[in-house]
Amino acid sequence: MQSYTEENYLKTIYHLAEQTTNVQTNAIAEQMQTKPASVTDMIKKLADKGLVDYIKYQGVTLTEIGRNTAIDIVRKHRLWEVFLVDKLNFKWDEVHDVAEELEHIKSVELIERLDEFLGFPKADPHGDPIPDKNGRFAKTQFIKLIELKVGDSGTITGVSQHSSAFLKHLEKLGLTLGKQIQVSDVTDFDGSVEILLSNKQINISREVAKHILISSNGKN
Amino acid sequence: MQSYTEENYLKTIYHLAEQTTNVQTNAIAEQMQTKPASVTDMIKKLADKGLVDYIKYQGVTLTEIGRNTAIDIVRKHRLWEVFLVDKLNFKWDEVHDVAEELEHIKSVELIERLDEFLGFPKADPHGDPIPDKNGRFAKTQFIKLIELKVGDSGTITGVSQHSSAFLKHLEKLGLTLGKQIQVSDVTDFDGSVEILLSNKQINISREVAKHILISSNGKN
DNA sequence: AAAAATTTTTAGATTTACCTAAAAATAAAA
DNA sequence: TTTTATTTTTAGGTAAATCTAAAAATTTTT
Ligand SMILES: [Mn+2]
Ligand SMILES: [Mn+2]
Ligand SMILES: [Mn+2]
Ligand SMILES: [Mn+2]
Repeated sequence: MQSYTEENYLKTIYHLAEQTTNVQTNAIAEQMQTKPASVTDMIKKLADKGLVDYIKYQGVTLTEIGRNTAIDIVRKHRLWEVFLVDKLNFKWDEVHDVAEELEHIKSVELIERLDEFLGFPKADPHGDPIPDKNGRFAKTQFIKLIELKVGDSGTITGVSQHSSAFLKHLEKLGLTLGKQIQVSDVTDFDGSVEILLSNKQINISREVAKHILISSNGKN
Repeated sequence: MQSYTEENYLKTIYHLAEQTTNVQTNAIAEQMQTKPASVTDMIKKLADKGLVDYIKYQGVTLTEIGRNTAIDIVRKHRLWEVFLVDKLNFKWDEVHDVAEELEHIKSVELIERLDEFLGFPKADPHGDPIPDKNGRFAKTQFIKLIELKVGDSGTITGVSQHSSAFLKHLEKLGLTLGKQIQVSDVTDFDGSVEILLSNKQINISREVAKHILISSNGKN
C-alpha cells in the first residue's frame, strides 16, 4: 500500500517517462512543485519498495510493479474526470483538480463499478485513453496540429495541455473534441495557423496549435 | 482549511456530542482507535484554531465553526453513501469505509452537484438524515424497537449500528428500511423480541432490537 | 476525608514528508 | 583538458501526527 504522496510521485514519473526514458530528479521536482533534495529522499524510498530502479545520478525508471501502480492511478483519475463531466455536468476545464484528489481513493470495487456505470469509456474529457482494469489501453497515434501541412485535415482527439486557461480558450474558439479541421494557411510572420472549422476560417497561435492533438484523415 | 485528520476528529466529537454534552478524551481516543495522549495533542490544536472549546480535564465541546465543519463532513459522507448505493449498486453494508475516504474530498461544487444528481436525498442508506448545504436537517424522532410494547407497530427507518455484520444480518432477516413491523411478544427468558413482518413471525435478539430504529405508528 | 481507581496531561521519542545549505558528481564550454 | 555550469546528493533540521511511560488531576469507593 502506498501513501498519497508516493502515488503522486509514481504518477509523475510515469508521465515524465512518456517523453524521456531516464527520468531526472530535477524534472520530478519541478513537476511536483518541490525541491530536488525531497525528490532524492522519496526516490530512495520508492527504490527500497521495489517500485523504481534507481542508480545514483542516473535518474529513475519504473519497475513493472511501479508502472502498474501508476497506470492504476491514471485510470482512476481519468474515470473520475469522465464522471464529473458526463454525470455532474462539469466543464472539461474544471475537472482536473478534483480528480487529483479522487484518484487516491482506495477501493478496487468502487472503480470497477464506476467504470461500468460510465459505460466503460475509452477516453477521458481531454481525449486521453483510459486503461482497462488490467492496465491495458490502445496507444493512440496523435499528431500535433502544428505539424500538419497546409491542406491536411483531421479530427481533434486530444490536448496536451490541461490548464483551465487553455481549455477555456479552446472552448471559446469552438475547438472541442471530435471537431473536424483543415489547415488552410500558415503565417510566415508569427507561425500562427489558419484553419477551417465548420466552414469558418479561424486563426490560432503557434502555441495553441502545439497543444492540439489531431487524428489525421491522411493527406489531402 | 483542515487536514484530513482534523476533520476526522471534528466528526468524531460531533457524533459523541449527540450522546453526551462534554466529550471526554478517552471516548475520542477509543472511537478514533488512537491513544488519549494523541487526542490531548489534537484537542489543543483544534482549540487554538477556534474549532472546539476546551478546559483541561473537562473535555471538549464544538464551537459553532467546529460544528458546522463537522456537519459538512457528515453531509458529504452520507451523500457519497447514497451515490454508492443508488448509482453504483453497492449494498448498504459495503459503503461506509469508502465514504470515510470520499468525505474528505474538498470541493463545494462537487458536493452541490452530487446532491443535485442524486435528487437532493433526505436520508442515507442507513436512514440517517442528510444535512442540506446550509447544514440544516430535520431532527428525526426515532424510537428503538426494543422500547416498543407488545402490540405496538411502526416502520423501520434507521439503524444505530453500521457494522457490516449487523447490516447483513438484518438484510437476511428481511429487516430493511421502510418495512412495517409489529411487536407480537417479548420473551421473558432472554429478552428477545417476536415481531410480525409481512405476515411472518420472526424472532430477533435483544441486541438486534436495540439497534433498529422505528418511526412509530402510534400505539395500537 | 483518605485511599484507590480512573481519566487526563506532560515529557520525550519516532516517522513521514518536507526544507536549506553545502558538498559531490556529471555534463558542457572554453 | 581544465574550467565552468548544471544536476544531484548529503547533512542537518522542522512540523504534523503519532507513540510509550510517567506524572498530575479528578472521580469513586471505602
Ligand atoms: Mn486531469
Ligand atoms: Mn484528463
Ligand atoms: Mn457511514
Ligand atoms: Mn450512513
